[in-house]
Amino acid sequence: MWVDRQPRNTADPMTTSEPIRILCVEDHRIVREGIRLLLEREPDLAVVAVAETGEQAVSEYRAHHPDVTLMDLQLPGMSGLEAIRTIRKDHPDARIVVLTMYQGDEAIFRALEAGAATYLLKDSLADELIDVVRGVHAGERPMLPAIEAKLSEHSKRPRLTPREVEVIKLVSEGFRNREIAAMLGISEETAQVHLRNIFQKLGTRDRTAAVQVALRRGILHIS
Amino acid sequence: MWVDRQPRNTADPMTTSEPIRILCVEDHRIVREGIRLLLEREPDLAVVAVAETGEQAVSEYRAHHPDVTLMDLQLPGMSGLEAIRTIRKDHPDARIVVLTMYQGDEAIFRALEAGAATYLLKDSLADELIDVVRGVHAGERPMLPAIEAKLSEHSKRPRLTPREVEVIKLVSEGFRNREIAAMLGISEETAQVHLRNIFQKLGTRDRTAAVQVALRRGILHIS
DNA sequence: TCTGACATACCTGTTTTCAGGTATCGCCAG
DNA sequence: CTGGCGATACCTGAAAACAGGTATGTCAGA
Repeated sequence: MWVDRQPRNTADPMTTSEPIRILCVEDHRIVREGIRLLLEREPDLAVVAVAETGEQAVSEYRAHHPDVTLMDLQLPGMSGLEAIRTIRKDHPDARIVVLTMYQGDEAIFRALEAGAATYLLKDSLADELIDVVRGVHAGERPMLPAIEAKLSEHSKRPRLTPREVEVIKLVSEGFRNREIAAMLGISEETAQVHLRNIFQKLGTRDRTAAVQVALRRGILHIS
Repeated sequence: MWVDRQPRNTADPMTTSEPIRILCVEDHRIVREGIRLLLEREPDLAVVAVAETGEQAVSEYRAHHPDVTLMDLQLPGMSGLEAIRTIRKDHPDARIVVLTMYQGDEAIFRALEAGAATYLLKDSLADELIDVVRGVHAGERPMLPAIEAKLSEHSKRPRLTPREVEVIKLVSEGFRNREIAAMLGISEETAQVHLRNIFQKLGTRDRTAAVQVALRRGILHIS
C-alpha cells in the first residue's frame, strides 16, 4: 500500500530505468510458464512472482507489491474475481489486468466492476498483451475493441439480481425448486417466481437452456 | 505419409542431429506463442508450424508432416478430436499429443481412441511436456499417472451409447423431449427411455444435473 | 416523499418430465 | 445360433416444472 508508487519508469518505457514488476496469476503451469517467457523477452518487463490460486495471488501481492498483476479468472479455490476484490480492498491503486478465456459479457462486467484495469482474452496477440501491460502501468485503461463491444452489449441486457444468481446457480447444480426453496429459506413458489424472471431475462423457456445461457454469458462457471 | 519416418534423432536427443519438428495446434494466440517459446528453449525441438482451427491443423499436417503434433481439443470449427481422426486416417503413424484443459475421463478416452499417442493437461510442468514430446517422438506412449487414473476410472463406468450422446446433447441445448424426438425421428417415449438410461448411467435424477455431469466428464462441451 | 426495483407469497391451471413395466427388432460376439 | 446390447415403441401414474395473475413489505434514489 504505502510505497506502491515509486517513481519508476515514468517517461519512456525504453529507457534503462527499472523494469515493470509483474505478478502472474494463472493455474495452468504450462500456460503460466509460457506467458512468463513471452513477457520476459521484453527488457522493460519482469515477472517477479507467480501464483496459481486466488489465495496465493493475494499473499503474493502483499509480499511483492507488483506494478501490474496479470490475473486469470478460472482458479481453483478462491476465484480470480474474489482475488481482485480482496487485493483492491487493501490496495485501491492495484493495477490488475484480467487475462482469461472467458468471453462472457457478464464475466467482463464483473471483473471491471471488481476493480480490474482492463480485460484481455487469451487469444489476443502477444504484442497486445505487452502493450496493455505497459499502458496499465502508465495509468491507462486500454480496452480492446472486442471487449468494448461485449460491454456495450451487456449494458443493453437486463442483469440478474443477486438472488436470481443464487437461484440459477442451485438450478445448475441439479436441485429442484423445492430443494432450492429450502436451501434459501423461501417458499417453493418464490423460487418459481425467481426462475420465471430468470427465463425472461435470459430469453429461455426452461431451466436447462437457462443454465447454458448463464454459462456462456459468464453468469455461472463450470464445476 | 510416405516419408514420415526419416531416421532422425534415433539415439540421444542431445546429439547435434536435426531437431524434432513440431506442429502446435492451439486457438489461443497468447498460449500458443508461450508454448512455442517453451519448446524452443530446447535445442532439439523446433515448432515448424502452428494452427488455430481443426481444418488448419489438418492442412498444416499435410504440408509439413511434423514429427510430433501438439493438439488442443477446444478449437473453433472442427474440433481437435475430429482433427485427430482426420489426420490419423490419412497418416496412421502420425504422433499426436493432446494438450488441453479438459480433464474429463470421456474426453481422455475419446482422444486416445481417436489415435492420440498420449494426453497432457495444461497444468503439467513444462519439463513434463518436453519429456513427453521426446518420448512420443521416440515411439513411446508416455502416460502421466493422473491421466492413467482417470482412464481406469472411465473403464469402470458405463459409457453412453452414440444415440444417448445425441440425446443429451440436444437436452443440453434446451430442447424438450417432444422436440428431441422430432429431430431424431423417434417417438417421444423413446427419447424418454434414452434419457432415463442416461440418468441411470450418469447417476443423476434429472436432465439439468445430467448435463452438468456430462460437461464435467467431457461427454459434452460448452457452447 | 414517492417511485421503482427487489424479494417475498399465494392461487389456478396446463404442460412436461420422471419412474416403472413390457415388448419387438437387428446385430454382433461368443 | 444364441445371448446380450442397443434402439425402438407403448402404457400408466405421479411428480415436477412452467405460465399468468395478484399482492405485500422493504429499501434506495430521484
